[in-house]
Amino acid sequence: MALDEKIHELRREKLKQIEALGQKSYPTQYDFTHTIPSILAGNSSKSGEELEANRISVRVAGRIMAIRLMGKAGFAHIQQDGQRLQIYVKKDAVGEKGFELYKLLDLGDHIGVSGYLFRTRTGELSIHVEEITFLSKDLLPLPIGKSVESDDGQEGGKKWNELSDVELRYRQRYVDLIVNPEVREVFLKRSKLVQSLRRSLDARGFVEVETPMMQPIAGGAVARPFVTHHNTLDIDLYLRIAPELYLKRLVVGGFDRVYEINRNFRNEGIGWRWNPEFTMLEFYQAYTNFQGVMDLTQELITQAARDVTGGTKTKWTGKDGENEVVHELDWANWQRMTMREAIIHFWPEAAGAKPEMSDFASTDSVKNLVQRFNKGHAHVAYDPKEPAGKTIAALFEAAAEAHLMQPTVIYEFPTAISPLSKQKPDEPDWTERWEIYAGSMEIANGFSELNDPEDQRQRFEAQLKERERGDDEAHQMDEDYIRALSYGMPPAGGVGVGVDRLAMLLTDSHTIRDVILFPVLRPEEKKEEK
RNA sequence: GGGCGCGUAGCUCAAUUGGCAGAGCAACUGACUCUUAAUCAGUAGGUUGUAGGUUCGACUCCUACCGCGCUCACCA
Repeated sequence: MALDEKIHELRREKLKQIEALGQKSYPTQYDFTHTIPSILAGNSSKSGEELEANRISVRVAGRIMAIRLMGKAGFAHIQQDGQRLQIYVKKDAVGEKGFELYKLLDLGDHIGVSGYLFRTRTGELSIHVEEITFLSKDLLPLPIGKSVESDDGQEGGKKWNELSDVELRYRQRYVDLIVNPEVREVFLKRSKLVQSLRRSLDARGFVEVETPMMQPIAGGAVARPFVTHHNTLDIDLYLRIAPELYLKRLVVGGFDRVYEINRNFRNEGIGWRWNPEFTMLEFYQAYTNFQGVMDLTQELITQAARDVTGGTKTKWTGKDGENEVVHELDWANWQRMTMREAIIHFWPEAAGAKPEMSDFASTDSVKNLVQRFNKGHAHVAYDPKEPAGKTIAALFEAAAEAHLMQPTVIYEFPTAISPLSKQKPDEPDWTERWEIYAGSMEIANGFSELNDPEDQRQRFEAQLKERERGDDEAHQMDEDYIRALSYGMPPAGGVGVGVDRLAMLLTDSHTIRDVILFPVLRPEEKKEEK
């Protein structure tokens, strides 16, 4: 029998003994007067004498995270909301049965205690327990271990293990959350981030809505969708890759300021920045353009950085080859440059002279740039038949993206890769579109929304040609969307913000799996029945 | 999907050229009525990811598979 099975058996046996003491094994509720955080917040500054003079009675519940038995007395630490408080259990105080119960408790059990606050001889705020109530048993051993190592020979250099098996951490996030307090912190920060975005948008009169997750045409982005099937209607539906086209239908319908924070699903690879389902904020504002929503997005993110971290500067640990490099991201200081400027600015020396603006103008000159770039560098894959704009975007990603550490707005994107954006009035090959980069990641995308139905139809048709060329991610035709635009959509700016990636940046998390509670993993292999 | 790397006790990690699979903590038994992730004495814990192969002998070498990580491609 494996160890954890043995422990499971042993603890079930203990549970029976606990019942025999008159405790319920799985009681339905516990009335408490305090929480551990409230006790710590309210009494941390009080001295032992003060606590003795004005005795404070408390009833509080928590999970046992450390327990020490010493004959006829003992200590334990109980945890609630990620915070710990010590309890002191003395046989004289809790009685025969109470102490029998204490002796049957294990690491990980939930208990409720009532008693009064005091300070131990060493000064730690603790509860002098008068009554213990059993609340729930932990039948499986928590992976709490310790190892004593002489860290750098430092005196008393104790280094406590943490649960570091990433597979177990992601598969059994509940265990990760119990054992690793900093994991809890990351998700609390993520919650604050989402709250902050909502508050900022609500304060500006935006209305939060929910649009379909299951769509007959997966539109609004360039990506491969997941397919599912509805039995009664007997139709295939796609999990949405973006809410964009539905939100703009709502702008047509008169919601001038509208937003949604919800999941998108894209059937693509998994990596440090990619999870098949991810959370996106999208918002649309009528009567403004890409400039207006660019300013607003910067404000939203600056405020979010404040709300999550208390300031506008955050640490980001990057890698330079083998070495770790700590960057300080400044969310109140935004750089802006056009895509073409960025390519020129970050043009690698090995690729010779920097491009001129005119080099982006024709298919031949763009091809020439790629050839020059590829000479000294990682290969930029491109199809000679693809539109020049698409090649320029690939060039930008290869030349510039990795260098975009500080929050930076890159604007003016090729029309060929922006089927839903308005063109620049003076340069129809370019659109009024921007993306925000930070920590070498794209985190937001916004533009002046294309609202001319005829132009939109032509853009979709151009995408269909890409599709025929073999690009199965190119946008599909959406007749109803064109019909909606035909009723007249006011001029508007729209934005999508990658919430997971923003959470990564604000918590110095280097994989998206550390900011998603249950990231997609391959299912566990089923153990053979014996 | 391609390439590279990893998988040893519940957790964190050792194991010399291929030569008896170990430690700390957790667990169990006992002692201890102010401990600090207590201390002391003792006990138990393993098909070394799985299945094959090479060998007198495999944690170690080879092959396949499973899982995870990094990376490239596709993408946000």
